[in-house]
Amino acid sequence: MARVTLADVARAAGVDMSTASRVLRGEASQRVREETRVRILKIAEEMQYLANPLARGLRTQRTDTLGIVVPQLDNPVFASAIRGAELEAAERGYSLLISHREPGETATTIAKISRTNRVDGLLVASLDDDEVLRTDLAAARVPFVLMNRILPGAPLSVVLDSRAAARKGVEHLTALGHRRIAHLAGREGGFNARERLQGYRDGLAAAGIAFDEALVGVAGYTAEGGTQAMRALLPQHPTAVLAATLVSAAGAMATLHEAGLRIPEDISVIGLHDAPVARMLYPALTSVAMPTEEMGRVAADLLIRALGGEDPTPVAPLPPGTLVVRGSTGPAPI
Amino acid sequence: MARVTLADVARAAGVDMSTASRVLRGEASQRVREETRVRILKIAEEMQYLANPLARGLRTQRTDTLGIVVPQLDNPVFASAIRGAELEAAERGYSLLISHREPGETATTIAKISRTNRVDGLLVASLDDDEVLRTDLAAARVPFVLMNRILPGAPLSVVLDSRAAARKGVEHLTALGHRRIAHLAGREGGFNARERLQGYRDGLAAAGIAFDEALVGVAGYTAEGGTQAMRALLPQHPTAVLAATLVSAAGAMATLHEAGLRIPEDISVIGLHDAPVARMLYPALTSVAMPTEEMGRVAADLLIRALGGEDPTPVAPLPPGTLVVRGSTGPAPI
DNA sequence: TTGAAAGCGATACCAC
DNA sequence: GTGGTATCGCTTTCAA
Repeated sequence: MARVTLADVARAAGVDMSTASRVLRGEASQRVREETRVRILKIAEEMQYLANPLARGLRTQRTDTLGIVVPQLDNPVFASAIRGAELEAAERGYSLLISHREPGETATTIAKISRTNRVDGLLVASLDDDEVLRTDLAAARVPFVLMNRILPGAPLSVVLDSRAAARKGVEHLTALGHRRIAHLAGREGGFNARERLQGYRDGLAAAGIAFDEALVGVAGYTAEGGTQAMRALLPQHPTAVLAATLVSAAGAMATLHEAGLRIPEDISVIGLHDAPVARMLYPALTSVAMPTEEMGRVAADLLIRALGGEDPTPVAPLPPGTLVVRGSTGPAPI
Repeated sequence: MARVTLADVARAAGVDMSTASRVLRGEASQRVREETRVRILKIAEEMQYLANPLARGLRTQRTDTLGIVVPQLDNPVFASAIRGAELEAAERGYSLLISHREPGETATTIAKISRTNRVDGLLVASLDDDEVLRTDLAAARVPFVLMNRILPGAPLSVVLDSRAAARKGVEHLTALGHRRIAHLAGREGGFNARERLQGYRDGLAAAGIAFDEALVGVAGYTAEGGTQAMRALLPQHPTAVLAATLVSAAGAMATLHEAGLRIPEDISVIGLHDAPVARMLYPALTSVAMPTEEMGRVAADLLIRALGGEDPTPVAPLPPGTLVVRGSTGPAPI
C-alpha cells in the first residue's frame, strides 16, 4: 500500500536519487553507465515504481495534462472529439482532463483549471456566443485551441468544413432528381450554421436551382425545433430536406410521419454528422459523416505543438467524410 | 502571468506563510485574530490567489479529486451519472476527473490513476464481466464505488432498481389490456439483464399472465440487436414489447415498421431509461425514467463518506422514476 | 495568536 | 558518470 518513491528505488539500487531520476525520466543524454541504467530500470520495474505526478509537476511546472472543456457529454460530436483528443494526447505522452461544463460555468472552469497548474493547455468547445466565449477565455492562463468553431482574434481553432458537408448532402439530393430542397438550419448567427447555409446554396447553384428563402427554416439543435421548423416548411411542398444535425432531422421526420408523408417515397431526409443514432431512426437516416474524432486529434496535436514552442499553424477546415446512404433518401417523386 | 503564491500573499499581508495558510484554508479552529483574518482574506482576493493543488496535494497526500471511469461517454446513462457525480462532488468540495476508457483499457487506467496520487477515490462503471472487472479493480490503490452494477465481494455499489422498472413498464402495458408482452433482454448473464427479466415476470404475474419463454429475446444493447431479436419474436404475435434500453427499442421499432405493423395500434413498445433520444423516435417512445443522475450523486456521496473514514453503508437499489407516456404505447388491439 | 522550520517526492544545477 | 542539494508551493507540528 505504501507508495514506492524515487528514494526507495535509489536506495534499493544503491545509487543516488538524482541518478535514478535521470534514468527513470528517460532523459535523452543520459550520462549514465549502461550497467547502472539497466539495474535501476530493473529494480524500478520490480518495485512497481510510478512517479508521483504531483511532485514532478510541482518541480517542473508542467503537468503533461491537457484539459478539454465541453458543454455536453452525451453529444456524439463532442464525445467523439474527446476520444480523438484522448488518443492523440496519449500517443504524445499527455493525459486528458475532461471537464464537462454547462454553459455559464465555462468561465469559472477555465479560470480554475488553467490558473491552478492543473493543465498545460486547453481544448475548448463552446456553444456560447462569441462575446461570452471571449470573456471566458480571457481568464485562461494557458494556451488553448478552439474546437468546432472560430473566434475572431483566437489564432488556434479546428473546425469541420460544414459548408462542404452541406453541399455534399445537397448534391446527393439533386443527383436523385430533387429540386425543391428545404434546409433546416441550426442556431441563427452561429458559425457552423452560416457555413452550412452557404454550402446548401452552393449545392443548389451547382445544380442550377435558384435559392428560395422560403425553403429555409431555423430548427436549432433539438428534436422539437426540427419538428416545428419542418411543420412550418410543409406548405412549401419540398421533396427533400437537409437537416443541420441528426437531432433536428429526427424531429423533422416526426412531422413528416404525422403529415402522412412517406420517407423517402414522398420526401427524402438527410442529416449532417453521422452517428449511431442515425440507425435508430426509421427509416434509417442518410447522413454525411464528419471527422469529429479527427477534429479532437488535430486540436490536441496543435495544442501540443504550441506547448512545445512551435508557432501556431492554422489548419484548414476538415473536409467531410463519406456520405452514408441509408433508407431516408430516394429518387424525387415524379 | 506569474502565479500568485501563498508566500506572495503572506508578504503583502505582512504575516507568515503559516498564518496565511491557516486562514486561507478555512480551517475550523482558526486561532487567528479576526482583524488579521479579514486582512489576509482581502489581500488574497485582491491578488486573485488560488492555491496550487499540486503543492497542496503533495503535502497533504490528498487531491480532493474523485476519479470516474466510464466505458462510453455518449451513453445517456453514463453522461447523466457523470453529471450527478459532478454536482455532488462540487458541493462537497471535490473535483471530478473523468476518465473514458474502452473496455480492456480499464485495468491500466485504474492502476495509473489510483497509484499515482491523482485521485482520492474512484467511481467505476463497467460493462465487463465480473472476472475482468475484478482483475481490473485489484490494481486500485484507493477506495472505490461501483455504479450500475454489483460485484460479489465489492462492498460499495449503487444500482438502479431495474427489476422495479421493468415491472412498472409491464404494468403499464397490462393496464392497457396487453397480455402477449414480449421482452427484449440485454446481455445474457448481466446483472441488470437478470433483474429486468425478473421484473418482467413480476409484472406478468401481477396480472395473472403466465410467463412464456418464447416471448423473450436477447437484443443486447444495440439497435441491430433489437432489430434481430424483434424479428425472431414476430411469429409469436406479441401485442406489446418491453425493451431493455432505448437503443434496442429503436431497433425493434424498425422491424415493426418493416413488417407493416402500426405502433401503437397493432403493437405497443416501451423502453427503459428515459432520455432525449426517446423523443427522436417515431412514434415517440414511452419509457420508464431512471434516476441515473441520482445514481452518480449517491455514488459520489458514498465514496466521499468512505474517504472520510465512515463505514460503508450499502444503499438500496434506486427506485425507478416516472413512467413517461408518449406515442408508442396504446390499448391492446381487440 | 503568530512565526519558524521540516518535510511531501520529484527535478535540475553544480560539483567531483 | 554520479552524488549533493536547493528548490517547487504548500501544510503542519512545535515553539514562542
